[in-house]
Amino acid sequence: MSLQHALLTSLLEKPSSGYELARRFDKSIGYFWHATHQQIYRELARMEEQAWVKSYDAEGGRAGKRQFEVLAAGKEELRNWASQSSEPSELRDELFLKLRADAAIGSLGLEQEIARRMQLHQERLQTYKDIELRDFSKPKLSREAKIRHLILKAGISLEESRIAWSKDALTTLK
Amino acid sequence: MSLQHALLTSLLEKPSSGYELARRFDKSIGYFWHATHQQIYRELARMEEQAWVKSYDAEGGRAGKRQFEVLAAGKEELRNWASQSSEPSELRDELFLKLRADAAIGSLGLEQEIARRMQLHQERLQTYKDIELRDFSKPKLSREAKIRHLILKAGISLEESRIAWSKDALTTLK
DNA sequence: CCACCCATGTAACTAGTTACATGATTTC
DNA sequence: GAAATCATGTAACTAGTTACATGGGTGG
Repeated sequence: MSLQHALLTSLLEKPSSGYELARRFDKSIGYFWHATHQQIYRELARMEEQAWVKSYDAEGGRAGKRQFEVLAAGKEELRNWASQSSEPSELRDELFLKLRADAAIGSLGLEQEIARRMQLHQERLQTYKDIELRDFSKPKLSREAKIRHLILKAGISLEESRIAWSKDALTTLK
Repeated sequence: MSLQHALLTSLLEKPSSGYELARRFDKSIGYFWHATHQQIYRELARMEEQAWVKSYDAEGGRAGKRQFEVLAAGKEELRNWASQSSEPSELRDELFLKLRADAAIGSLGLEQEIARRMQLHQERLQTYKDIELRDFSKPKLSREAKIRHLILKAGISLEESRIAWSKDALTTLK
């Protein structure tokens, strides 16, 4: 159950409330592992049952706000999980299914959709490059920063390859 | 529900039994949209209820073997679904979560895992390139072949970019 | 005082995975 | 006659999505 481990990591970086985690997931980790607030609250509750995390009323915040932090068992679990191997994910993109459908039943005008996506990928690429410039352009980076940069670069090359593919696809389909 | 539409496409290409679909999903569509036989049988049953497909006892095959084919309503549904836009998928790779965990709690020896994956990606790339050479190296391809080639090329460039990324990651982590 | 954001949750559903089960036919 | 493959399914579970619900605090 990877979301739990994503949350553990995020909580180690900074103890937070469920709401804050949900907000932070919109950026950083959320770029490659999206989760809704409902899911996050559920997993936090489960992890508290398993004693991987503990929570207490946040003093500075509003009424009802709960702050979570990772317990030793949670850290151990994270270490354990992270050192096991796992399979790379598939592409699993509906667009490919739609292309196959197009091939099977005749032209469906997918060019529009591909063009729309190409633009979207260009925007994302720009966002990632802005982050890169802002956070990782210094000559000496800490180990942590280098690793984050690595993840960002995976995103950048994915977007670049999608843009190139889109161009190819538009040429082929026109 | 994309699996249903993947099955409709596959059945349009060739009417088949659930078993045959499951086998075919191991190749072709399965490269980017994996499904188990349990899921396939369930979705076929649902589509029959909705009258998107019909089935009958296969004459040539063994006892109990059911052949499925797409009805007009199913084809209409597929056309409709395929012409709607959809969002590109995330990366959602556990490895990135593990890298973040490594950054948060200290070195976990992920180099091994990255090296293992790099080899895996190289093997996949080779498989894809073999298919490309076998099926798409003729100068004149049909529209259908061109589209299939396009999908394959997406796989090729994904694997290439993963291999390049792995090299970078190994250099950074060492 | 109204809109917006902070903050937490429940409920119902859909999609995907894992484990188990059964029997027929072909091949060695 | 045993093993492998063909062929279909049920059941239980896990993960993720969508819809609904509630109330407090802040800024205009």
